[in-house]
Amino acid sequence: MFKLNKMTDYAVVCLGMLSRNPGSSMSARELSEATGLTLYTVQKILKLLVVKSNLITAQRGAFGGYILNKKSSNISVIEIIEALDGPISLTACVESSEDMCEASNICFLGGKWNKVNEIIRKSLNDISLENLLNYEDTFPINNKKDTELHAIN
Amino acid sequence: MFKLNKMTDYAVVCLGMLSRNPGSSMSARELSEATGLTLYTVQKILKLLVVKSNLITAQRGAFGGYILNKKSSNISVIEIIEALDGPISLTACVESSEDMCEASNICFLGGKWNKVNEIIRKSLNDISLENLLNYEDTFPINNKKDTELHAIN
DNA sequence: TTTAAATAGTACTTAATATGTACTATATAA
DNA sequence: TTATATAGTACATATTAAGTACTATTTAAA
Repeated sequence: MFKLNKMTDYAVVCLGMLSRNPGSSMSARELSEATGLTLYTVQKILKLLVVKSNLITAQRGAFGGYILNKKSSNISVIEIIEALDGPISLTACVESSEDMCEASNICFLGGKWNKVNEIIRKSLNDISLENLLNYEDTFPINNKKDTELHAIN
Repeated sequence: MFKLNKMTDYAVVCLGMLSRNPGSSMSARELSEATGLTLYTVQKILKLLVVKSNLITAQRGAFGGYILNKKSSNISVIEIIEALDGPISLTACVESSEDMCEASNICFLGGKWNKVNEIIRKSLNDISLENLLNYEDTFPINNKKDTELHAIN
């Protein structure tokens, strides 16, 4: 399926919540209450984000919690996706994939999906968490010139 | 996972093979031999493509087979993907999705994935089967102006 | 009209993956 | 020392994808 896993979606919800109060931390329990996601789920996602990304910092112990390392405008959607899903690789034939394409000895496609992969990666790279959270924005808006903008939109 | 299913990949291989001899048909057995995919797999994919897309036409009975309806340059990758995967919907929150987002009553994301979805859809729409089959091509090349090209690449 | 060869349709089994849950270890502020 | 929090790991369950098999139908040619 051409789908993100739910964890990625939940991560965006959690990170979005964290971005509401820049500089202050929230515990997993607080995030769970604020988002409606179960505590287990929130814990799992935040643990993953700490290990797999540089997006949040954890503070252990009493009065601990998680804090966002960057402004939401500086966080690319691709960072979130790749933290929880690993590198985007549309098919087994893509370079970043760990699997070998089983048909590779006969398949004439070679690495042709690579380019498609890169195009999608770039599209996602240009979307920030802030973009995703703000309805009215036309995006991608971040660090992009107008010409680039309108060619994609 | 942010992955196409294998069927889509196999479909590109089969359609690519069909495109090699425009106007002439190939049976599932022939395609299986030519591609190295199992007969079962080829049969399944071609049946799906007949029902779910307008890309190929089937001829039943002895000397029957499948024939490509369009030139590969006029076939968009998105047609192939959506024939086998259904409409692209990154998350349950996307409009084209059939699932309801379970968290929708509390989740502040609303339909915000929609735009991301559309961006990816458009990227894929601009890539033709021919693009995918030809290494050297810069793509998307189909019916696109240069300015659009370079903004994406 | 019979036969061989092909697609159409459906169902099912197996494998892979994602999701949700639980438990123990470790850290820290009061 | 205690309460509260994250870290790490493991596992059970649910969902989905992939592969296989079988029967029905169609069609050209002998």
